[in-house]
Amino acid sequence: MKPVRTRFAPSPTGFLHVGGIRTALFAWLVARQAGGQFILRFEDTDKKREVPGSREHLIKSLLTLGLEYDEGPDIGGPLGPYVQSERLDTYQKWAQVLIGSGRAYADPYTPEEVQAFREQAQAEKRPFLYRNHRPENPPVWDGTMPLRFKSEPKAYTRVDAVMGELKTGPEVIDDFVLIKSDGYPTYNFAHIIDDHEMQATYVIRGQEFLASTPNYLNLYEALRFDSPIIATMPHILGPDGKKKLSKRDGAKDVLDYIADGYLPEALVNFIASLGWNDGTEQEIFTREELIAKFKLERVQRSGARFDENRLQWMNGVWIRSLRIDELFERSKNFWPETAAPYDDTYKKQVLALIQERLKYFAEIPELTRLFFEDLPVDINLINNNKQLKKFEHANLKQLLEQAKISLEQSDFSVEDLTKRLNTLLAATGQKPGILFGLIRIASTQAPFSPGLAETLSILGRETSLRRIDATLSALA
RNA sequence: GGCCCCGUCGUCUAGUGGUCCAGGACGUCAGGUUCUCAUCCUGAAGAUCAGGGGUUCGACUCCCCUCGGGGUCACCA
Repeated sequence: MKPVRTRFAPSPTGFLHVGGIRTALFAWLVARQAGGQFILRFEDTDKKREVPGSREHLIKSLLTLGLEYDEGPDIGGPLGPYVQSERLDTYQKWAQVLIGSGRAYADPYTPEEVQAFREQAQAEKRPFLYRNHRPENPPVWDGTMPLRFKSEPKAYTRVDAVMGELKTGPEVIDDFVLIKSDGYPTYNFAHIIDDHEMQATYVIRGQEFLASTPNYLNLYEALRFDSPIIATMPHILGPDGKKKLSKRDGAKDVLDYIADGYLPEALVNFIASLGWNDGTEQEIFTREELIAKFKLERVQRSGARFDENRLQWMNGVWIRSLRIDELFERSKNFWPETAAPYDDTYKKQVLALIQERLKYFAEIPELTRLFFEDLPVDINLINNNKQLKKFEHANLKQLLEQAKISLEQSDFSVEDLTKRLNTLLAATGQKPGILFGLIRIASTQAPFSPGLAETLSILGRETSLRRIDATLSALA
């Protein structure tokens, strides 16, 4: 029994969006579940498309989500290098093997000629098959022209770990390019060599490769390689539910979600739940639970739409599950500038108060402003309030003054404040909606805030009374 | 156009011939929790299981056709 080895093999052409990271996550889960290895490999055989900085970005994305790899470009490993552009001699070696066995040949046509064949096929509404133009006496391959695979078209019935049984006829098999005229291998060739050399037991990748898989099977045979287990993931769809999620349609970088204050565990949970569930009604899964319960066979065969609402809910669930110290550590970079003078103890108290209404950390400044600065008195908060608008300002002022007198004698502990507020309720004969609403608006000047007693307690006597005074003057 | 994949509430999904006039979650709406926002709780609306034919005593589940969506047919991955 060979040890399980899975890999994630992105091309360094940009950032990783949710769709891409899901493939990585599933490969990682399969490896971790089996106690095997997860490998990172860069497929940089298209020099034109390479984006500077994307290698580091890809690595950071993986590590930020906790998808640690055991072998990879930066950390090495026994079967490296893990960058395709550094493995050119390996591809040459295997190319020669194929040439030797008569299964590869030089492509003598110019790109224009091949393009003409292609257009001809298109005009006839037929799929383009290079092998229909296979040269009778190809020249000796000197490396300046493309090297093509000499396929042996046949029907295949294969089992894909997520798609199930798949059947195709010989018409989908073609002589694809192995090595380009620039000396670099194509993805089609390089990944097969690498997966073999790196002893990958699973190939988990996106649906865009489904159609070319029979070609890969044909090449495995020509090379006498065993085929790894192949698992094809459906695409994650954009908000319109049609096209696959793509960068140009606004798919966000996973690191952007981190920057907005989404927790890695929530992101992982959410991404896994797009197209996978364990068959129970459980929605929230820890990393460990995912490792224990994940099954490729239970991955949905249809594409799933990315629903940011659901992500937000799930992130809220995860935020609420954190202990306050942990939450504080995780959200350290999200405090507003006005919070700078305040100490950690104060900030933690504030954080505890807003924890249950926090969906992602970027909301912290808006939710906590009132604890760090006096907001300008906005009389409209009173004038537009459903309950308070029915009262004359003079009456409200009188009520607020009465409240102030009581609050002045408070030690501002939550217990005492609660007691006084209740006493006030009885003494004034007002509904909580009116009395509490008035005090809340006066002391916060915010459209919404945490509970009254808790808020006043944290604000403290001085700030609370100062704000109430400000409102009192405005009511004059 | 050929080939291939997919099609259950708005969304993510459960469901592998009868327990489903279809269950859960998000979202939405309504009510409750001494004020607002949120949390939490309760409830409601929401899916003729894409459509049509079969097979069967019985079909969301099996078969066929149609329609719809997607992928692929690169010296990109």
